Amino acid sequence: MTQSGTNGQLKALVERIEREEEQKAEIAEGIKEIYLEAKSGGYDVKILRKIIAIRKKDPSARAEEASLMEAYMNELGMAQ
Amino acid sequence: MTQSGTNGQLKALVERIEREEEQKAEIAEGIKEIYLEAKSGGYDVKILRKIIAIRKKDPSARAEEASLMEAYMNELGMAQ
Amino acid sequence: MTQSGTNGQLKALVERIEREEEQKAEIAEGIKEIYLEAKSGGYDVKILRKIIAIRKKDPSARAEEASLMEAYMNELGMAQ
Amino acid sequence: MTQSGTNGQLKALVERIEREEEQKAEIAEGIKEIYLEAKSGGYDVKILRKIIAIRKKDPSARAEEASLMEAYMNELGMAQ
DNA sequence: AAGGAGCCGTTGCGCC
DNA sequence: GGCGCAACGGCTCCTT
Repeated sequence: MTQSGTNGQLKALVERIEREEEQKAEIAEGIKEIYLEAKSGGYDVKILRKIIAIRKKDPSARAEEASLMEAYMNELGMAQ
Repeated sequence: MTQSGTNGQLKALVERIEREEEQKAEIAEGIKEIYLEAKSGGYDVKILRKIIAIRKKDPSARAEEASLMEAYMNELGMAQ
Repeated sequence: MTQSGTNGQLKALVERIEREEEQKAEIAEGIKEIYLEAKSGGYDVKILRKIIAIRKKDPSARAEEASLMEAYMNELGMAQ
Repeated sequence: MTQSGTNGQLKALVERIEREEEQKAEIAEGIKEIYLEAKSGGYDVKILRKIIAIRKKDPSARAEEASLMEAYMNELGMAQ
């Protein structure tokens, strides 16, 4: 780590970060509302989140993972 | 929890969420870049994050907290 | 919240907590080692963690969850 | 990642992990009880947790961190 | 019922 | 390129 800046750029950096954080928080709020909407529509929010997460992964990675899961569960005598 | 919707609103909800998530990710990327910038300016990113966190709390809550911290540390014989 | 204790019980409480935390950390270390062992045996640690998590849930909850997942994925036209 | 083991060691590994996890959970339960005890004694649990966290860090690291915090807050015109 | 705090698992990053 | 650490997001419990 080098020397700390002394020319007052810190304040500018902090304010830029706070502005972006604010925007991020607004978006997050919007997302939360959509989940609430889904909930009123009868959807299970927790499962919905899992679905979203799955869709983020590329299909082959996902398939690989599912296949490993199944193999391990078999080896343990668990029902899938 | 009521019955699950069956009229295809699920797809719309999922896509709205994904769109918002995308935007959120872009903002997060921007924030990360500002931190990198700060780092090149010689600032300690970890400390910077703490500063940002502190500024999010309102001042009176912060003062109360600091005072309690001090009291407990005294009671434990710790240097502040 | 009532008044803060002043008769030095704080130190005793803190030390008891720290002792327990220490033990917890040792156990966590042991767990980590078992995962490493599993890894050397050719197992995928990430998947293994998921298996452990699944086993923690009771079977009916697990079945319910899986069935919902499948339903939603169908509704979205995703391959399972 | 190499080939998955096929000689049934998986079950043994899983059970060892679950046993250790169980012990860890018991300790965690004990810690929670001590915090409750502290709370009935009039201590603020959240602050108490911060104290414990601070004590985990070695003193010089802590001093360095505190000094940086102060410097940044000065540069931002914040009261400490 | 809603929000906050702690905990856990995951991911990304820097170090070695 | 593996390892450990720190930030992040999600889940749960508890409080209000």
